[in-house]
Amino acid sequence: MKFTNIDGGLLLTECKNFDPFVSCECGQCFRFEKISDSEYELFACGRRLSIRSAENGWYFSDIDEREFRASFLPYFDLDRDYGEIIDSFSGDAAISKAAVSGGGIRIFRQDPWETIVSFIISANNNIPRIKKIINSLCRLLGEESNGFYSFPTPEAILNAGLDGLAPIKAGFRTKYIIDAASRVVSGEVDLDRIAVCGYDAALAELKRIKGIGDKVANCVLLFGFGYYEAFPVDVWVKRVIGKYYDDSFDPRSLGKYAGIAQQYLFYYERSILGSDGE
DNA sequence: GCCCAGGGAATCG
DNA sequence: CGATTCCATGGG
Repeated sequence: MKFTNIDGGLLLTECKNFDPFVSCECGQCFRFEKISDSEYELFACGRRLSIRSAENGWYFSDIDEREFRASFLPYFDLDRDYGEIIDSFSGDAAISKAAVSGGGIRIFRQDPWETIVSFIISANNNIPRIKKIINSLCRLLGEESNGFYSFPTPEAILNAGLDGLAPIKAGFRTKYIIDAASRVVSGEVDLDRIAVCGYDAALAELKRIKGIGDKVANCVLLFGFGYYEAFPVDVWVKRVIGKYYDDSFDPRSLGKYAGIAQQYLFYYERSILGSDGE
């Protein structure tokens, strides 16, 4: 991993198993925009980040190495050796095959509260519309600073109420978002504790929120809390499991990085059948 | 009009 | 327990 400051931005080279574009498109995060085949915008770590593909790496504009190391290096999980993790799955034909196309995926370390609300919205929904709802939520209740809208706090959402949230058109999910906000504000659900209490307890804690079942909880644990053993099973993963495994399949057999394997499988299965608006 | 979308709650038997 | 059914909304 090598950093070069250029033109007020930062060039990252010699970084294996990292493709921010694929990482955005693999369904783990929703606040990004594809500008062109060579440029994406990502809204994370409290700011807008422009990412361009470069000769031998990636160029991030308007950021220096110090800020990148403090925010996006942990966000992109760049200190972890994903090559080693992929190797550890060499005995599994399906995951190894999926990791060929998805080998650039990194699990983004997203904000826990934002992840909770985002994946409540994801229920029985499609990715373009999930993005649209989250965007309007941020524009409605987030705070603006030079073009970036922060993700609304639980308090702001609670304060808006059912009627206040109507413009985002989240449908039946709106009441679940409010339930989540109210439990977080009251302290009944403690995000700091979820972060440290271990996978099983964290799963049970999250599922107390209405609108959070097994699948959504596992997404939140994987993308928002760094529980890499979390293995969300949605329609796509169910499909790919049906193809490559038998009924005795148990994600726990995949070990502590099962969630990363799940992302490879999800991205692989979904990129085969195309799907949403590209 | 019908079906589906990174599901989950409520309500059955 | 497992299996229906309903939930809002938009796109294909």
